Amino acid sequence: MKKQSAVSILAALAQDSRLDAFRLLVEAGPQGMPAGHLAASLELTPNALTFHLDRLRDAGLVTVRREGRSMIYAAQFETMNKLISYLTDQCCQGRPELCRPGTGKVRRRALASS
Amino acid sequence: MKKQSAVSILAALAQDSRLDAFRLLVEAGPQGMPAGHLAASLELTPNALTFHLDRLRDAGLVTVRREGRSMIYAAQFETMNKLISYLTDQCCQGRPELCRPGTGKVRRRALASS
DNA sequence: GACACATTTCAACAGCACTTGAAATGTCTA
DNA sequence: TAGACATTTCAAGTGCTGTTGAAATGTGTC
Repeated sequence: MKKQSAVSILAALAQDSRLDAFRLLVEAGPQGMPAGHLAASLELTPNALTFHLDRLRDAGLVTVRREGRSMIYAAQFETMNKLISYLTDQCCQGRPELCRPGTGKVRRRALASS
Repeated sequence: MKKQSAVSILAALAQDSRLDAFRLLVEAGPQGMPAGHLAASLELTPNALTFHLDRLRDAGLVTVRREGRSMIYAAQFETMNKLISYLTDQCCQGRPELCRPGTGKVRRRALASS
């Protein structure tokens, strides 16, 4: 993953409503969720929701498909995975002993906090 | 980790210079790196660098200590670990089969460069 | 076709983010 | 103490971000 992509994805997630929206879409799974349902859950006006979903889509975090009158949004898990891998590499780069996330078991012994 | 913390950390990382700065600090390890060296590497004016480091510090991603005339910044690995854990939980919530970097285990590719 | 429904597009606005330059602060050395 | 060095603080300007309201687009139903 290119640095610029990572920045875009981070920026897309760095907002309350969007992080919530993504979480809801993760819960919804691959089948996704209509925009209307998202708007209701997030208490956003439809145009505001569209605004945020556009950012998530530009970052590659969600996909859309039409189903009747509804637009169905779904999380793009792959993108999140790539971001996590990128961040993990960033954090561990050359020093795996300092940074061991992802499994839930984090080794902290070697950390020297000032 | 609270959602609001995650948003703050994501926002702190969602910027070119800051992502670069953090990566350099990760490379530098726990001993850290003087601001001046960072400014030179990133080709930032000192005040611009301070601006960005303040944001990283507010997010808990770096710590500072004085050493003579220099301010030594160091990455706070713990914070990055927590963020990664949070994102992993988000992404896999209730559906571990959907969110797994690589196919089986964690895939470790060559380190990405900017 | 006419109408309701679901969502997007457009326009305007307040506020925050990033950049730049100048001045101030804190520390070391002579 | 004077002066240089390292960094921070302050102030001003530009552009982007998120919000809101109104209008437009696309789709199903009668």
